[in-house]
Amino acid sequence: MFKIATWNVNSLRVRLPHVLKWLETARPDMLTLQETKLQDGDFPAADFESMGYQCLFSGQKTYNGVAMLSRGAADDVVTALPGMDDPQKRLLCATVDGIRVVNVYVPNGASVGSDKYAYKLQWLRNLAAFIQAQLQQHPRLVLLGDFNIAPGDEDVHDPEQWREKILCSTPERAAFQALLDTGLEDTYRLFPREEREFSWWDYRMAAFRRNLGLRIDLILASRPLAALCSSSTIDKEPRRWERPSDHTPVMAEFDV
DNA sequence: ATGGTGGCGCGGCCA
Repeated sequence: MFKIATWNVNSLRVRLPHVLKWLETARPDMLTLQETKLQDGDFPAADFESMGYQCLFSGQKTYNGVAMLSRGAADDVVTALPGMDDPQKRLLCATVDGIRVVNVYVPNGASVGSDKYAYKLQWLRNLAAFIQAQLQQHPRLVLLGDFNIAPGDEDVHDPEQWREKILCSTPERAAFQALLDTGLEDTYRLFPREEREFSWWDYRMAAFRRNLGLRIDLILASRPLAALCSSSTIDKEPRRWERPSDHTPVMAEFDV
């Protein structure tokens, strides 16, 4: 069994107690983090190591920053997305327990048509090329993180309100489909769902209390690995804690 | 209503 999770923590400095508390009960084999907002010298590796997790991190001050915590050793680490001449720390890739894991913090995109939106689409094109190449060498691959895209209307609390807005626009969804077309499955959609679930709720407008959310934190698996996926879930509990991240953890289990 | 809340860091940007 391999249990993997992802969580955009929106500052690991603020959220460290939340992450430690969550790890104690969820006990995944790997947790990937986004928006750590920490320089590498400030990463709290000792706190995780005392719980039995090894740490990889690629950080920067104030913005972005990604990390991977794993029980097993990590090999063949990649921290830069090929094709992007980019100081933004948004990707971290390593092999753990024979599984190629790609942790991403996809650019938000600000608003449709903005410069940041163009950067987001460019970043996603380069990501698809990177994943396509990685799949040639690694049949067992997981691509997970904060995608800043709700794949379909069923991932949105109010699709009409969000129609062609950032996180939901047709070009973003096409870029997401291009990622799937490299040979990946959205593990959440491998299982029947009775009602909509979300992984992110805006801090404003009491969005969490009113469940006005989007499902933008995703775990994608290559087809050989998707065939071994036994569950894919969203844990809303940490979003209820005091001073929470605006995202909550999502996780998947594989019978490997 | 281009609002609102939160993190960083101390004015304004980013989400």
